[in-house]
Amino acid sequence: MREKIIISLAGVTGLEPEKIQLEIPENEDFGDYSSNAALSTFENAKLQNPNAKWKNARDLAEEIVSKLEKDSRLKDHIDRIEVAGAGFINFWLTKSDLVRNLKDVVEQREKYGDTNLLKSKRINFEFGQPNTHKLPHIGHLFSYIYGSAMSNILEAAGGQIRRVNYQGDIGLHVAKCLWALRQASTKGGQAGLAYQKVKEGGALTDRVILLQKMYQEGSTAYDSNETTKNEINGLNKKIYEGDSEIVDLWKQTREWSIEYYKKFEERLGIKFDRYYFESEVHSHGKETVEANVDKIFKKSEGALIFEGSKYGLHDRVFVTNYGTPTYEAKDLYLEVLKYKEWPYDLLIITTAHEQNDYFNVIYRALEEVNPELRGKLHHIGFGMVNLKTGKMSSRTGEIIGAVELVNLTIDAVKKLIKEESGLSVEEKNDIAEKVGIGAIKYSFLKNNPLQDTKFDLEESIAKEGNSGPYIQYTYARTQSVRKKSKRVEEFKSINNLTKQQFNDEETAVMRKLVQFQDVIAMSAKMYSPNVLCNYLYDVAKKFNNFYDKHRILDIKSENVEERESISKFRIALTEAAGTVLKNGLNLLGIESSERM
RNA sequence: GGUCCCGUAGCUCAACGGAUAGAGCAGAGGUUUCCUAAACCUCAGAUGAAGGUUCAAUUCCUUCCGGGAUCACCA
Repeated sequence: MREKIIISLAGVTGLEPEKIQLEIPENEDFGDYSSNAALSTFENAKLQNPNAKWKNARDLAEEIVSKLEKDSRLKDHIDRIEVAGAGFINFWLTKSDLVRNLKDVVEQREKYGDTNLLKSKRINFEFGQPNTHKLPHIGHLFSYIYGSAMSNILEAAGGQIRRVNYQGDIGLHVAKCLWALRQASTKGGQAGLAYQKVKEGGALTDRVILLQKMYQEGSTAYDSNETTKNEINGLNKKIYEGDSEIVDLWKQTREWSIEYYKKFEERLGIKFDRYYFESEVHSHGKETVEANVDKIFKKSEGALIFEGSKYGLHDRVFVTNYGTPTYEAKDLYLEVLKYKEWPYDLLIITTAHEQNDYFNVIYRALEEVNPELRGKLHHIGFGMVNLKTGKMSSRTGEIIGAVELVNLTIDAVKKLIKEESGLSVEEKNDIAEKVGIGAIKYSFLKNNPLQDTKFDLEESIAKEGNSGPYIQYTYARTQSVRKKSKRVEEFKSINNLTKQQFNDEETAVMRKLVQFQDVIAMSAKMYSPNVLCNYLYDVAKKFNNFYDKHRILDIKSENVEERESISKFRIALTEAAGTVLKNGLNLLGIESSERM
């Protein structure tokens, strides 16, 4: 429909269709679609038609409208067109179009909302990026949640997406951890005993927590004196070289971390097409840098650097004077490897915004080395998530980790489930898991991803109004109606409903549902799932308002025929609203539950 | 200090350069013989400051004030 209006407007105004702005007004009193074409072209039009009878943008808008009203292509779809405000042109869809859309929703089911905006553009999307030998923190959780939701949205908008994770399984942080672990195991002591214990067959969680502790000890030791620093740097080099002295311990501990992360991802419902590791790209990365010394890279104080300062950026070290490649050198090959395996039109890497400048430099260096990647590299630096009440973790003594946050939230949700709900323990746990994880995902996604956000643990995210649980709850309501209605299959035969008068609440829901495709497109364009969140919240709110005021089943009316037809329509409306909510939640990576 | 980002109601956040700046939480009040009250409805409350560009500025530009990120061998 959007396209039809744009084409028609383009025809009337003589503008390029691409230049026509057609938006969904925030205020629903301004129609289903609104265009500022008259306002934006007024100055220009005045110059070209000095003798025109209109004197202001409003007059011009009136003239445009009178022409649009003659366009037969719009007749079936547009109920009325009005000029408002300074000269906006507002369009209202016909009732029959709204009902037709309802039918589309019910028929297309999980496909409803998909568009071909991106025209099969191949997008490689990297997110997650947890490091081995450490525990995931909230930033990783955000990356997982944002990255997977964003890839889903880009996919729904027609893109071909390759979801990619990249893990730091080699580097100084690993050396720090293994150095401390080896110290502990040779010198005995508590950590040594703990190591022996988990090595033999400890729980996965205990193993990775031990690694986290060892990493922290190693870090402290590294900063405390020069001798230790040199020792750890030496160990780091040995790990890179695959020295037999350390390689077994590295492999074993690495596996622990990787297994742990796989389980965590599974729990979050997040899947990847390919896992990359720093250990598989570092040597090629280093070679690439060395092969381009004096051309693109430069020797400086024993290190190999890229002079970003030549391009208004800053200089960065790619290979250290120890001869070990840095993250920079690894990235230099990683993005090429990704391209070799799956040529992409667009590469997206999302990380916390503290790495914005880093990526400016690295992309520049990449483009210098690989001209074929020019214009294809995109970085999304998301905001930092801060806990409102900087709560400490009980297990590691650090700021609370990703896994603990998930567990705490799920526990909070369990307390919300009513005793009298008649659910079994398994059902309760299942619902708490879905709702708890959904609550975190939604609270991360509902804000602009580029801005820092505060996550309030104490006030509990699960209870908030504009929240994942609210949307899930609304969906559960629709499914409850569906189960109680014996006429689910009749949804598909809603042909002769156009004669009915719709009340305000029904109309509001229908008008909202029509916008789903546009919202997905907007969300994709802006790389911002919050557009979709706000929309779903709106749909849920409109539906709840309708649900509260009107009965869907068992309508009280003397007239049997009328009763049937109203009920039939409302069941369809409920079904359509449920479908849109479910599809939307799916895109956000949130599971919907039929009961809560 | 250089570069980049942010400043909207008591708190947490919306607003593709557009119309009367929207929500949620917290606060005050109301709604259940009826499909899930984790719901619905009502009230009160805000653009850091000053200029400029524009038919139109929370949004773009300049300056100031306040906060954050980053700036060589970590990732």
